[in-house]
Amino acid sequence: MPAHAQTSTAAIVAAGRRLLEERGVDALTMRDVAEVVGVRTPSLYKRVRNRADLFRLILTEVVDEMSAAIDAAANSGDPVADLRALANTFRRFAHRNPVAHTLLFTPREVTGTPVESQRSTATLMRLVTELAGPGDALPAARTMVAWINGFVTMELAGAFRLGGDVEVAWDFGLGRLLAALR
Amino acid sequence: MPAHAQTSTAAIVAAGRRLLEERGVDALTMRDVAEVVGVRTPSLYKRVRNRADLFRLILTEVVDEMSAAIDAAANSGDPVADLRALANTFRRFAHRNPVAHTLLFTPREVTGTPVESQRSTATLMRLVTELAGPGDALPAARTMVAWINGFVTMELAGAFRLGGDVEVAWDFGLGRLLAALR
DNA sequence: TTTCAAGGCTACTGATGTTAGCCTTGAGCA
DNA sequence: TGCTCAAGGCTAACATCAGTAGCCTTGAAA
Repeated sequence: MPAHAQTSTAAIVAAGRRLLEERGVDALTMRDVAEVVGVRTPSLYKRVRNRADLFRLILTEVVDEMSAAIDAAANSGDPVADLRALANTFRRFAHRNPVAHTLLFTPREVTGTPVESQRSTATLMRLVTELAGPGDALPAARTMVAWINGFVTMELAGAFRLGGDVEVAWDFGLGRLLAALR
Repeated sequence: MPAHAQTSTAAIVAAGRRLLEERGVDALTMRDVAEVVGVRTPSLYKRVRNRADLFRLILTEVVDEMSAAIDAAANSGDPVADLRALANTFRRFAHRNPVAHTLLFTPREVTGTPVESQRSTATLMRLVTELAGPGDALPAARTMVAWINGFVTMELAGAFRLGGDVEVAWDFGLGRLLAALR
């Protein structure tokens, strides 16, 4: 490593991630990232292929963090309690990383940024298999994750506009769904 | 109307909508829209305030179309059958307008494009009230729409990667959910 | 016949992503 | 101890966008 490295891929990803959440997708410019990490714009391209690649790196980091949080939360042994913990952890994580979460579940055709996330499904599949039995595990897991993600997405999008208590709706839906999958 | 109008707001919105679905969000440029409607780029700004405004117009049209399709499909009188029709119509519409659908449920912070859609909730609320009773109507409607939208969103995002039959999962989830809300 | 504004247009500005190609630095080898 | 060389900075430049300024043509109405 000849000259002093003034930044790193990790620093670039961290800066990008912060800017993404603070200012939104469009405001995440290579110029601003460069400024945050203390370097000129073209120097970023020594570490990151292009802007889409930066998004990919950011979202991969987010997915890994989310998976870890879920795995840590859902380990009581009781599938119902653990599925509740999984759902609540997913939701809390999305609330703390709203922009990144939205991007995670946005098609590549829209963002141009694919993200891999195989890892995070293992825990869900295990819990749902315990709850619904192996025969219905896959459709049950899809039902569960569709509801969780749909609820959080709409909530973040401000799509619940009819008033009422959103927390009540969350608990209502989660309870009914877990009962329905048993 | 002095000179021959060579285009119209409707033509611009139609062209934009087509380009949006065919090539994705980023590829929807004012230049391409102008070319399609047979005019130079700056002339678009006589009809449309800016690119965000064009998105708003497109998405408003999409929402109205979707609401109309749902209202037309869900009128048998039986709330369960009508909720099934509502869900299936929503899904079919999303499959035909995947990019627009994704944008519809993406937060303003991400797209910078707010869309109003009060109208489409009336039918859902009526059906869910019949099914679940007035006390649980709001949380039940939110549970329903969260699942529908979540399923479709993940499907479009290519997030169901574990194989299996997605149609089976859709029917499974819809059936269980309707039973759970009764 | 004159007016006048709607609705075209060209020319331009400012952001932004990205590439080309140069220069400095310092770790490791001769 | 001095030389090499590539990692990792940098400036300069380009292409592509959205959007603005300001002009010109047209044709309907006075």
